[in-house]
Amino acid sequence: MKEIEEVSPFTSKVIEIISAIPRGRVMSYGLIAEFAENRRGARQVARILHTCSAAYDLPWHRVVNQKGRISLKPGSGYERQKNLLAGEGVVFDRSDTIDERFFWRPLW
DNA sequence: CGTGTGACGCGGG
DNA sequence: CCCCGCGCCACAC
Repeated sequence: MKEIEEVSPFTSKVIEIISAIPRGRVMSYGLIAEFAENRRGARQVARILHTCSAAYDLPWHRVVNQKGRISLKPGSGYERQKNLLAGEGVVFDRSDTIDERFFWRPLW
């Protein structure tokens, strides 16, 4: 028998929001936390992403930091995330930053 | 219990 | 634009 994982309301909202990010668009950890009604929860969003991406099949690569840069370090995911985003048409400028226009906001 | 640790964010220099 | 410091907060030990 498989146990059903209990997730907090915040976690379930975060999962719902991330799942809704369209192809070719991105959201920041902080923005996701804000829409999930926990403005201070950016770091929690990061942790949720780290632990639930596989189980919930989340488009984890569509989440970057507020500056529009990938937070993963080279050698541990950075290249993979960048390739996935580039494959969806997301553009990185010379300083490895994604322009504001690629950011997406839920319609509520 | 206290202490350290980030897939963060923001303001300053 | 880069680099720091500080605030934040769930979690591992």
